[in-house]
Amino acid sequence: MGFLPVEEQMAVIRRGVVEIVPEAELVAKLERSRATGKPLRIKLGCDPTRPDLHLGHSVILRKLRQFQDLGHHAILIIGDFTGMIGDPTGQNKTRPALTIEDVRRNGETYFEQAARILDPAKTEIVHNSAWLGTMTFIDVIRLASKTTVARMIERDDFTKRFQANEPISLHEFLYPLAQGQDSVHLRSDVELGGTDQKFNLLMGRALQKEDGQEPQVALLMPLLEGTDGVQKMSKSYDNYIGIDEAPNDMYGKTLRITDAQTAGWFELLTDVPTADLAAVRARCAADPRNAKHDLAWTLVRMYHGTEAADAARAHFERTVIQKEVPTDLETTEVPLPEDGRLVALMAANGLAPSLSEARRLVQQGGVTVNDLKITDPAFVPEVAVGDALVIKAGKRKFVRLRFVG
RNA sequence: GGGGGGAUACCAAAGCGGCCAACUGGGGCAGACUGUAAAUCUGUUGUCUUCGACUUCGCAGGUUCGAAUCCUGCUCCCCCCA
Repeated sequence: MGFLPVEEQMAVIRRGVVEIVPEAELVAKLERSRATGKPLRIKLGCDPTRPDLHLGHSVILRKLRQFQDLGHHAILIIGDFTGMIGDPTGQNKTRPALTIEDVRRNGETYFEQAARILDPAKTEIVHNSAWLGTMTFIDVIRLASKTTVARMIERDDFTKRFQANEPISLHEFLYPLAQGQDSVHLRSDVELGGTDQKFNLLMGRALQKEDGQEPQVALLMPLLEGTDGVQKMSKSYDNYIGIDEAPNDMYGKTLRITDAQTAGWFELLTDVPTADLAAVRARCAADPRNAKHDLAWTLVRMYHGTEAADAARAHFERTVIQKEVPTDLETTEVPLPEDGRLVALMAANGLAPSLSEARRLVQQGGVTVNDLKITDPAFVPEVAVGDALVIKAGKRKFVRLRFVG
């Protein structure tokens, strides 16, 4: 089980990477690993407070997978302990304190989803509560003595908050230390992280040196921009595409990204061969429309298969471009309602959160019933048992109701 | 320990006795347009039995014909000084 030549490994590793600190150390580690036949230990920590993975997470998980494919050893840390501290994100929202069970369960969900990207059989899963949870107060004080306040507030996020007179809780200083301690404990060779993690990863290096270990290399991946093209992909900005997302949604949401994002998404999110990336980039510039459709198709194919990808493309053509009711619409059987108003049917069948909202939709011309536009909010469709009704609300919400006795 | 400031709808932020379901911006939704679920423009954005009614402005009381706006207590948050 020989390793590829170092330069070939580096070509894979470099794809999409923002920074490798320091790159020379990584090359040296790879060379030694190849010479001794010993795989490198690649560490990735994850935050189990939000278990739903989206394409933003996939960037870094894919990178870990690439290391696996090169024959290295992947360690996925479920941050069940650090999750209870909460990484200072600058958002600084008080996070709900999760119970151990919550965190455990989230961790499992996380891994189930991550397994769609990683090679689960070759992934070592660890929980950092195993070693962080057993530290005593004196251990923590010793750990804290290894860095300084000045060093801490160098961290970009802390600097900003400090200057803006925003609160910084003392425990937030412990987060980078805890994460660094993970590296010490696992004796990691490489840690993967987003660019926002740079400080934390470097802290790992510092603590490893303190411990007399060879420090890990920090490999930083870009933060993927969300579908709004502005902010990083995040559930809280609602600009994300989930890994579990249904094919049609995944396809449609992908088309919503800006043209400028397309090429980057190919590089970071898809399995398009690295050698082809230059051609892909050229195509994204020359023919953004079709390039983006291909991107959407590719992503759906990766997560749902070729058939689903074809179907999603067809669905998009029909419903969005030609504004037709989808042919694969499922029929929901409902009893003949007492309140037969259109707005009531909409609210009862998930087309609108409330009657008022349904009314607004109707008044704004966003609703059709059996392809007929309805603008009267008091409209009552005449239906009898056995009749079917297709209600369309907005561009992409449809429902077909069949009335039963 | 002392002093000051604040809590308003999804978020931010006005309002400071009636004209407030509550300015404005962001976000969301809809319509037009478009290669697109982008951009742009327009409308809309508490609930309901919608030309009207009802419940909202940290929580609980009180003053008043009438309060998000005044008073009292409580809870939480932030800043400054020590």
